[in-house]
Amino acid sequence: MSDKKTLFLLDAYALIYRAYYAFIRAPRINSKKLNTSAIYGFTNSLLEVLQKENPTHLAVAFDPAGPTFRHEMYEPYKAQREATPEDIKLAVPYIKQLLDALNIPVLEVMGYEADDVVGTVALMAEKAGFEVYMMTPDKDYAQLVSDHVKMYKPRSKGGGMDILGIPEVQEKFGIEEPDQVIDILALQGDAADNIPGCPGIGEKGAKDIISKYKSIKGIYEKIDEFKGKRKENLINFKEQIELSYTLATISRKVPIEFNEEDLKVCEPDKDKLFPLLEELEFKSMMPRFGAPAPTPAAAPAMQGDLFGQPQVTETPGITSTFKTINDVDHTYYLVDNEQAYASLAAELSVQKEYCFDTETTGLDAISAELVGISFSWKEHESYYVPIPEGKDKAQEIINRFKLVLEDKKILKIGQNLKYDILVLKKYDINVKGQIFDTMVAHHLALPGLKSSMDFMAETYLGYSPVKIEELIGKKGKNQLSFRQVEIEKAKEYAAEDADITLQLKKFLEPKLKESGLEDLFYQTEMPLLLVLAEMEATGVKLDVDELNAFAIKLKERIVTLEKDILEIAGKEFNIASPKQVGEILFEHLKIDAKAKKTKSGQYSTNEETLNKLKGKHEIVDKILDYRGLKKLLSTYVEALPALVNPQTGRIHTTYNQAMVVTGRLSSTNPNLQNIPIRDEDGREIRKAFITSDAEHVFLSADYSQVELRLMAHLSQDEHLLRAFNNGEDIHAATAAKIYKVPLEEVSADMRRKAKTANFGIIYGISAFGLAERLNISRSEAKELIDGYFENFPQVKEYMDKSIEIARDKGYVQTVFGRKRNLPDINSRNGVVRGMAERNAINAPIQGTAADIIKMAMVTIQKELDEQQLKSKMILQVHDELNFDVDKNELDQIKEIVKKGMENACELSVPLSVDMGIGSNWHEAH
DNA sequence: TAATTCACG
DNA sequence: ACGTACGTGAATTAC
Repeated sequence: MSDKKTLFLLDAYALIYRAYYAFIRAPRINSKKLNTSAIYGFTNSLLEVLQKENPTHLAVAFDPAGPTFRHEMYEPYKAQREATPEDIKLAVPYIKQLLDALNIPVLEVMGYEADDVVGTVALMAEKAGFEVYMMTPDKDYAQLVSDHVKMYKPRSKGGGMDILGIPEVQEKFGIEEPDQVIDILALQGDAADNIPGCPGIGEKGAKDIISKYKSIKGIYEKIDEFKGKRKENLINFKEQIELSYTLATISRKVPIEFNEEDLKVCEPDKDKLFPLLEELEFKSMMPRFGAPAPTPAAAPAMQGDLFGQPQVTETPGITSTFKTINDVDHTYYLVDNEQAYASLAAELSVQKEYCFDTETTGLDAISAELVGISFSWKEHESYYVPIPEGKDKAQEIINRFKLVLEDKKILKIGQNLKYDILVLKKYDINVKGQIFDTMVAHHLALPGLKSSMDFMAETYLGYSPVKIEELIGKKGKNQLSFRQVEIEKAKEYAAEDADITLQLKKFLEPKLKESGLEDLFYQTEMPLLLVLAEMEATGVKLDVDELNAFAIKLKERIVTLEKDILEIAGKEFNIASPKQVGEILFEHLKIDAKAKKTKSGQYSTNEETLNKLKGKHEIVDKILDYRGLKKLLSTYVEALPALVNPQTGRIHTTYNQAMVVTGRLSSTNPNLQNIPIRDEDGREIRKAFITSDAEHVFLSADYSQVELRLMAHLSQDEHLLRAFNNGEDIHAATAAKIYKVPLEEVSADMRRKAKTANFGIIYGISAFGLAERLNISRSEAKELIDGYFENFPQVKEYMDKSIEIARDKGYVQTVFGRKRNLPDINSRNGVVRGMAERNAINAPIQGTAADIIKMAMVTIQKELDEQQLKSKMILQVHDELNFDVDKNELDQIKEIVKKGMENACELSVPLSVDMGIGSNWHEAH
């Protein structure tokens, strides 16, 4: 390549969008509140190319503002595309300035898109003897590929680039000539560009057809070989397909001059460049142009950010300038003989703390088998102990480490330790002593960011660990078990994980301290982790027979409804498809002229919309019923029995402690926090959640109105405080205030409206939202809200204060210090800002409630353990705890639970807990 | 894979 | 003019 002329042509907007969205979860914002995600990401990719590919020539093509020749021939072209985000619009001038400073030419031709310009220039360059690379993630460019013109395409996920020459394009699209890509696009269409294509033909269909018939022309020569709907569509939409062909064709006749000299890569203009990088606060980028490094001691990602939260320095798929295992001196030992076991165990036993990580055969801790375990207590030094297959042999080896794992004096560090603890539990190892989970620590200290180890390693350590996919392959086809991984590779991977996790602990520990989160972490979250492990291991028993019987009843009703609906409609259609339901309702039956549409232009057919249509047509009720029953059947009645663990006969959910931004837990596999209760049919499912045997009862305990009580506490609103302290019916009391009537005269409707308003208050009320929910006019809703604030003025003050705090600090906090970052609080976009403002109101409330129940759980479990009770805590549903109670212990447990929950903390209002018992969850409620 | 819908607190 | 109450997870359809 060195003696050849190589030209790189970059599709600016495609790369800018990509960069912008790559950072969307943790945008880069400089101290002037400019979102620099797009600028940073784009510049990084550009530098990467310059460095790695060392091109002799390079240019960047931009789409000009205003219409192009495609709009002239087809008005809807790109019409429904969402407006360019404001942040990108602001970024573009900076990018152009940067390019100017780098002496890189910008290509922009009125009336033509960037791809046309690239196509034209590529063709001319090829003739002039260049090797041309078109850098873009847009697959449409594949049509331009030729002998010396290739695509340089960032991979969709993960790092790296794909270079697509003729053979790759032939393979990827199943065609012989690159220009057949246009034929494929003409059939397939492109939703993003509003290119219609042919109805009923998607990516797969288009590829199949073109690989067989070669071109659009070829199709119509043999049109009789097609059958049915497809033939019909091909004929009916012939014109549309031909138009699509024209739209999808990249023009190579753009009026532009090709001047080789102008495109030559040359030295940047440092006088322009450095001040610009300074302004953008891209300090880490300056050394790449020969400027002195900023502060080498600082973690690479921690500079110049609005809220002291880290940002991603590098973006998956755009660059990969992280250090890896090959760049760092390390010593990873394989521990696989008696002497080595003994000396490792001995060394561990004298440590104050160490990090460990288990490797297993799967992701489900309850059924996975141990394959290995790694330990580290010193940076870059780590030990891997393979565990042999077979229960007895495995037990024999892991037993050598039982003592150190159960040693109360040693702090155990790990990433997602709940998993490791659950796995070890099956080998009769009960991890004891203080623990430090890096995932949970990160979620507390730097909330709102991904807490995966890979993300943290890259962000805080500038280091990219070996990916598990590299060892066992991507999930799906032929994924290996970790046991099948070659031992040397397994060692490198596992030992590295323990090593990295230890380093992350050292990074996170001071962060917790600085944020004043140590108490919450050590006194609540870490003990809770052990409680959750216990709950998950215990599981909950499911009455599968009960569910199967229910399934039969549901299916009968569904079949009947289905028959009725199709008959009423007088046409076959899939009732489960919102799209088809919309078409039947609004086009076929025309039951409402002004149908609502969703973002993507479909008819909206959600419950809210349908409910409003109820009186208009008998089919609506039936569709709603059908939907409800189908949902019940597929999401719960049929799904739950499949998740019963064959070894334990129980359901073991996984609680995620580092997922929810407000501090709540979430539950997956299955989600046991959304089991139906509101409707009669759905409630039936709770009957299948039963006690372990007839000697146990189901105890359910839930906080009454915690969030409203917290609003009372946080706002110190005198009326709210008084109502709770007097044990009043809070919704009725609210109604009495708002409607200015005595408590006795509050009607059911007034109470209902007040109740909805109370919920609204917690969520950061809006007149629109309240109006929607109460089905009243917006002005009426506004009066209601005004009335509320008039009567509870301190609530209004609290709400304003919360927003003020968020604006000031960039985050809000719970009573116990848990933070939520709100980077959008100063957004110029009112919708986005409004959302952040409501978050500012809601997060302290929801988050404090989460903190409280977590503290209660820790206390209750401690009591259960200390008194050696047999009853078990089995479920948490945000404000509710459920127990499988030994009948002999019932009184004791009730006392422990009630006290544990009500005395979890001291507030200006009492916490109140309702309890119920029964033989299943339904009865206990 | 995204969009839609709907289950819970 | 636009798009709206807070926080989740799962199943499904259709691209």
